[in-house]
Amino acid sequence: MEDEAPAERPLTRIQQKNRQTILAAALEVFSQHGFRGATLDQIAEVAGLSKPNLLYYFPSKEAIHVELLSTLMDTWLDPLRALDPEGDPVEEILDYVRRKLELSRDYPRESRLFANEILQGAPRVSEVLEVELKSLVDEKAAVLSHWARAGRIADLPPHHLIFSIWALTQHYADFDVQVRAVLGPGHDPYAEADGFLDTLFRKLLAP
Amino acid sequence: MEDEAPAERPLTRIQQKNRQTILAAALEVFSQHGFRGATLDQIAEVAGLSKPNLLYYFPSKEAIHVELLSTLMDTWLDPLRALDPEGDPVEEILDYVRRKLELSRDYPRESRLFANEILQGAPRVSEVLEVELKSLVDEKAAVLSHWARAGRIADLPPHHLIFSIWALTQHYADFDVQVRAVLGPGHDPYAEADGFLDTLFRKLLAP
DNA sequence: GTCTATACTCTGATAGAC
DNA sequence: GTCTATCAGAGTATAGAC
Repeated sequence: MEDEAPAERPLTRIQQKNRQTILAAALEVFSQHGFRGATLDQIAEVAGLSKPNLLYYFPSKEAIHVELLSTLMDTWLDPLRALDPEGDPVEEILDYVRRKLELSRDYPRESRLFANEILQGAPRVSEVLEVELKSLVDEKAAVLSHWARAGRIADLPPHHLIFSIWALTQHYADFDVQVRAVLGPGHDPYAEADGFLDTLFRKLLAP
Repeated sequence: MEDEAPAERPLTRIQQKNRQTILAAALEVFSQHGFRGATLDQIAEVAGLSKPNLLYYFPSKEAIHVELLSTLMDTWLDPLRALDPEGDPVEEILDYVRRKLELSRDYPRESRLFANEILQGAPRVSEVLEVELKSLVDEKAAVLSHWARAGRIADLPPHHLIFSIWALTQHYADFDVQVRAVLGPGHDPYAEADGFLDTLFRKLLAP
């Protein structure tokens, strides 16, 4: 009775490769259409596999989505975890902004996958938001408050300061088509954003 | 041959009311699930009408979505249109921020509908973005540049300044569940955001 | 491990009674 | 104007040959 779950056999190389192929294709499709809007047909076509073959590697459409989301959440929170209470306040925050912007630039589909999930009311990650994310943010907000009380950064509501970092960086990934449509050709949105956000947060954080 | 399109009969009161009921229900559903994720069944249930009855008032699912989007786009751009080149620079921009935040607070579903459309690559509004929105933003960006050259606001890339207003205000509507999950109970996100964004943009715009 | 064939459900849209 | 019934196609998932 102790070994109810079957022992997890290590995956062969070809299995690992196919799983990765499927996840990459699913990320592409889910991030554009959301969970319900995406179809296994689309994912199969992007992956270059047959539909039943997808379901040989994953038990269901939802399982693929859950797998994507859970690996995503970790990557997503890493930059905030790295915010060092012992570091220089302004530089620590600016580093965080930079890392977040790099995530938007290098993993825009992950950003949109997450945005889709939140827009839909976070049916699959509300637990993570309310527990893991909340406690992490509360912890780092306390650090920000401490820095503010010490007069090392401006006195701002720490949670909203963090929201502003999320909003400003993720905007460039989630609203990419709008940003590019408005800027017109010949622009590098992320390069420009990098300088702009550096200026913005330096001015904002100055005590 | 000149009157190919049938003369548009004015709608009866009951027709207008039902159309509005359907659009309200569709807004609810589309804004949460996106176009492909939404179903006529869901919309019909929310509207309290039968599915064929929906299609008596609108020729197709897409027609409902297009109707919602086009009325939305006008409302959405109004606050930026109202930015007055003759007014006081900082107060004009802060008024714009306030009006945008009020839109997020009072019309969060419209904000999410738009966000969904952009996330999906703006298949139905890319024309509007590239023409109407771009020319409006270019026009107002010129105003911001003029103010900056006159030393009345800080010298910042005007397009990205406008992006930052969009990102910071829409975040509270589009990521509402995340904001509330992180803040926990007993908070009024929009009231707090109002004060925070006022502070943020006053510091940012100071020359 | 991968494919073809298929079961079964859901979805958008139409026909036709009332 | 509104409903029941229904169609055709798409959707997820499974069975079973190879």
